[in-house]
Amino acid sequence: MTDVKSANNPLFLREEELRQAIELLFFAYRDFTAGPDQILKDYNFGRAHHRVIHFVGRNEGMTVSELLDILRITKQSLNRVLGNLIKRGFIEQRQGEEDRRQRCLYLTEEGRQLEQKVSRVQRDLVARAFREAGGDAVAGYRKVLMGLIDEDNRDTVLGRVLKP
Amino acid sequence: MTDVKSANNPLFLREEELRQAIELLFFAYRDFTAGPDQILKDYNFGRAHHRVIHFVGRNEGMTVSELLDILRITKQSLNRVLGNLIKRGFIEQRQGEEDRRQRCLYLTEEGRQLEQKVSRVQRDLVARAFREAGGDAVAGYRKVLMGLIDEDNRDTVLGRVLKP
DNA sequence: ATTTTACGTCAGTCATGTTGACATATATTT
DNA sequence: AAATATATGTCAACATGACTGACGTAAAAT
Repeated sequence: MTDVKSANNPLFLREEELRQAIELLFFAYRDFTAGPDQILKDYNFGRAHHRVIHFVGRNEGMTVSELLDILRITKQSLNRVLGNLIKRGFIEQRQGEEDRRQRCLYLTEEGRQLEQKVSRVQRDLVARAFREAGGDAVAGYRKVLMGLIDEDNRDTVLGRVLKP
Repeated sequence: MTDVKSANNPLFLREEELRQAIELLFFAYRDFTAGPDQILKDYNFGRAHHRVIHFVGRNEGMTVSELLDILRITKQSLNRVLGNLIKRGFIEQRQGEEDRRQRCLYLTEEGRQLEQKVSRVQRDLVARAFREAGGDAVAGYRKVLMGLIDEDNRDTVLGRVLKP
């Protein structure tokens, strides 16, 4: 941040720093998803299935609309993936009790096992990175990522993430 | 980290914390790519084109192999995207001087303009998040993301990211 | 002279996203 | 009670970006 170059041209390093941050996110995300992708291939599932299993596992009884809202995809896209997971017995639907139009989503026992298996890989990766980086770094990581989330629904999203 | 729950079950909070970190990355990445995606749609380009333009812009004269190595996709996949960008005049190839089998990649003037336009959105987003989070947080962000990068080629990747 | 490397290309497939139209059951509003 | 709105499902067509496998060509390395 204080450097010969930045003394001459204060914008230079800043831009370079931002570029690095962007690439870092790209590479980290790439490797972060590689583990789950690998496991899911054995089930003929993809990343889309993973996301569904993950969010349903974390929000048992959530409705289809809520899931659509999180994933930001069309219901047609979701339905192919979700239908698949239901047909193959990883997720089950129950009619909403208050509003019987709703379909509430739950993991089956099989679904829970898959969720655990896949998320373990990812959690182990993150855990190692956290351990190596230390507590302060983790706090910074969280702070920055929160800031990257779309301001317009940041509260909603963070509410969901930090939920419990 | 020190809490009623974690006193009873030290694994609980840890797992929850990791889960949050994972979702945070998911949401941040989603919103981080939304801006560029939006702009690129006007050109009938997608995220794949963006990545190519980004990395070629950052590594002028890089070869096709190097690009393949970064993106981790097949040459057939790359070729559709790359061929498209070349045909439409955003990227040009020149035969390697030392090794004339190589095709070295460069942005055209038009390509550079698009790269700037798209990356500005992303840089602005990251810049705001960095400013709001503060320098220490940024250091932590970098530390953690570096730790998420696949250990086996971490040095290679970081070498590229931190290159200049 | 042979083999390896860097790149390109044809052809087919799959996963995951999109739009648009329409159907059905249940809630809500008038 | 009738009309409207909402939650969900479904059919069909299409785009993007990944994949595999096979084959070709030019240049470099052995």
